[in-house]
Amino acid sequence: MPSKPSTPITIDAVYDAPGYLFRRMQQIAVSIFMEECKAFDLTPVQYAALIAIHTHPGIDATRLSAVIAFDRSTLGSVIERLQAKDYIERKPAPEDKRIKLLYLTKSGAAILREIIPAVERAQARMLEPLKPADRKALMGLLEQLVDLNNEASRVPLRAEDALEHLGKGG
Amino acid sequence: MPSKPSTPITIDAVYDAPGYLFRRMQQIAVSIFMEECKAFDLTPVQYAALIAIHTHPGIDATRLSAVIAFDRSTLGSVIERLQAKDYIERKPAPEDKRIKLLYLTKSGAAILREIIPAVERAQARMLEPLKPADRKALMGLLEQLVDLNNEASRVPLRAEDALEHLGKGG
DNA sequence: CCTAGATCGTCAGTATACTGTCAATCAACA
DNA sequence: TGTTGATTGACAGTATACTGACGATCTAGG
Repeated sequence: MPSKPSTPITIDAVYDAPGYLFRRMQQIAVSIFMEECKAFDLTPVQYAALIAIHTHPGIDATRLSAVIAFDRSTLGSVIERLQAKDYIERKPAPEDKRIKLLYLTKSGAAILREIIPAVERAQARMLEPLKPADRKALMGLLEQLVDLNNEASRVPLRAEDALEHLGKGG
Repeated sequence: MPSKPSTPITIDAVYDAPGYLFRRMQQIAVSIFMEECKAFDLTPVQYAALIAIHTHPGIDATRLSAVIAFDRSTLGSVIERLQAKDYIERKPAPEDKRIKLLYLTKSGAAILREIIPAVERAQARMLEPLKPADRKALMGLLEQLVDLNNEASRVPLRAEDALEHLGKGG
């Protein structure tokens, strides 16, 4: 394509935009996840929250939002729904009356074990149309890009390591 | 990685999942878009709808949803907001009382011209952390994947070509 | 002790997304 | 022509997302 003095407005201004592709791919990913996991009545977000609570028992909501990079406000209702389904429970923290500690219930631990094969099928299906080498290449580039753009997101990811010094000190 | 008899539940079950990376990247993309375009009070979805209406004057809502692959229900409120901002207008179709034809207003055409540089800055910023060759590689793979997964999404993309025979025949 | 600033969970408001449903309308066919 | 089936826009209900604000609470400094 020759360089153009001013951009002509075509529908390709949408189709070729990275942001549009990211949106489409996210919607496809959610669609596949829900299809594979429809027996479990669990959304991708709820699944991620359960995993994070499983690996960080007693975490509070704000730190949970940093660990999985989800919005703090949104997470409130996610937690509510998980609690309503009896997959998690909230206990007041004795040393800080503001926070509530999150724990998996027996039900929560059980459904997590059961849903994982379905989630893995879903994740595999998302990339299935690509050749194995291309899958690796795409995931590698995407991991890099997400990591390098971390601070550009509203809720930057703060991995476990970054939380060690915050609340677990005792 | 050696093959494991059963999957240990770690936080990497979230971080390494393609679906999680797609979600994060989408959120980062929206965040960058809104930052670059904050002077225009236009969301990514509203921008895409305006472009599509510009390139398909007189399109109806259902076909618009196919052209940009957005959910038909969601699009209803998007159109309402664009109309409230006086960027588009809806006219009843004389030959079919069910549908309403969508057109850009002068305001809509104007803001589209004005916002495009900001959108292009946003799109460039999303990929900026990668080397130019990697940007091309990532976009190429993602285009392939979205295209090959088209039917897996709730609202498959039906490009302009596929619409020619539907409503434009006169 | 007391106050200034930070943090926590929560809430209101807005904007996607998707499911399922509905009345109005149209198209096709007997 | 009359009925069946499909389509259109609209709506209700649920679930992310984000902004901005709030009271309750904690922490630091004086």
